[in-house]
Amino acid sequence: MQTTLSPSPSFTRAAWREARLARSSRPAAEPAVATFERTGQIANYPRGKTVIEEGKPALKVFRVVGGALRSVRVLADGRRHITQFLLPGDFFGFTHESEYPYTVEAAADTIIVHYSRRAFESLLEENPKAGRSFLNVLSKELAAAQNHLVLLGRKSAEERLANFLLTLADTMARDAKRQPTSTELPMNRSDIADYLGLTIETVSRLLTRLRQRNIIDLPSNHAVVFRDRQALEVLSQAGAE
Amino acid sequence: MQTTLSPSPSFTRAAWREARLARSSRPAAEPAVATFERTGQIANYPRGKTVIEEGKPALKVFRVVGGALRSVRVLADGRRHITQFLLPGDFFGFTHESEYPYTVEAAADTIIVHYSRRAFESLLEENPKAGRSFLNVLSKELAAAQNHLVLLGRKSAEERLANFLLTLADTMARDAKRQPTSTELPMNRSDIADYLGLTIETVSRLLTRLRQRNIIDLPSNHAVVFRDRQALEVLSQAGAE
DNA sequence: CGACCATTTGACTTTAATCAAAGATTGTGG
DNA sequence: CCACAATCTTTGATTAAAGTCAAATGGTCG
Repeated sequence: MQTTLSPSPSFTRAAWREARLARSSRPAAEPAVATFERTGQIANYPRGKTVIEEGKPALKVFRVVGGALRSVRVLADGRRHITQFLLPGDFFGFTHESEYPYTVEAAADTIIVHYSRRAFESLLEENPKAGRSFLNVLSKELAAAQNHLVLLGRKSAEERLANFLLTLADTMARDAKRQPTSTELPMNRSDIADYLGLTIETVSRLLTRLRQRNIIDLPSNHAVVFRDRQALEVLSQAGAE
Repeated sequence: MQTTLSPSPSFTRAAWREARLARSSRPAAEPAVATFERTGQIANYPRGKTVIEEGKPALKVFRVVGGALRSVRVLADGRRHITQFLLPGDFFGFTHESEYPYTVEAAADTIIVHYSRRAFESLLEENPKAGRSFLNVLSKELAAAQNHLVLLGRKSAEERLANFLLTLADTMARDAKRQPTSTELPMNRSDIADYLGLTIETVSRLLTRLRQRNIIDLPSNHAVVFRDRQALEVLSQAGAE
């Protein structure tokens, strides 16, 4: 099950696949999309601000430059679920519908670039390469969503949290060569809970427990240090097959 | 919250959106894709047969003609999750990777059309309309996956099952004008459980309970009749917002 | 400083899982 | 076509994991 290519000996092949997917799921730049990049307009959103709202006309597409956002769905009785966190490099706002199918809010102070949907659509028509690039972006998003389906459907609370911490760290350090040994947590406990299908109390208890076991350190509410990454990888049950 | 356009008075706007999404998420035919359709080769797969396998080279793309398949991911310790059921009209096997990221098995006896990946790729390059069509297909798949994330993350066992029965019925009767009053269940209890993040026992108990409350009827293990669709809609908590 | 908000911790409850066993259905070979 | 094996489904008793309710602690920002 092990491979000499793996820097972390306990990593199975499947775990590797998952880690790779997670990291590559938010590409720094698909080539043709990069061209487009220059025409966008930049904007700042403070923590808590709504960027797009479910049901409103989908007139713009966005790309995250800095900070973090949450894509939110709320049930009639108030239960909330976060379908994804949007981090630097991620696109959002693209849909086949005329209205946005979800709400996006700034989970921390955030910088975003936005483009008109019309400009985006005509780019797709004129430049098949761009269309193909974007197909890849969506295909990667879909793969990430499917990983998350498995996490929500079949993993324990502890596995979910361990998985989340590792994936977040890898994503935040997308461009880095070395595996990160710590990560910022731009979102609060409540956001993490709603992303992992847990309650805030469970998230808090699990973090405390990981700290007590010397697997992580919590220097502040918005940072995690990996003291034993390998233990975390084992707990995360990353593997398939 | 109600609208006169809704045939079912208890349906909220959000519930409608969800139902519409679910139904449209597997389009009968995106125009440019239909052209492509003719070049494919047809094949039969008996129940249980594996069509594609996680990790194997992704050389073909597929479209379901008849029957039902399951897209499966298995954790190291044997826990299984079904990320989606593939029903007539659905595509599968498309990925940006060189290998398939999931396994697909026939959940019932199935008919499939398959195309070479190369032919498919060159179609995308030559025909921007086809690319755009396929972007829509992926975008709809993504929307469906996000609905399912909310279901797994925040809905109770009963809500999940009610939701599943309604969505399945609507999808199976994609082309019908009237809302279906019954549906075939091409997959077994175990597949349903692994799709909804539950156990087979819980699925069975819930079905029995719905029958005892006269909300559904179970004329056979592979069929459901809706005796009180509205009650089922209420239980499914379809709504957002 | 003090109010407000986020986080942690504790006691208890609930939901769905697990373990176990009894029916029911399906498929197969004689 | 029947009989029996194998598989699938249902039902019951018990357990475990995570949720709920409640309160204390800690941090941040006017």
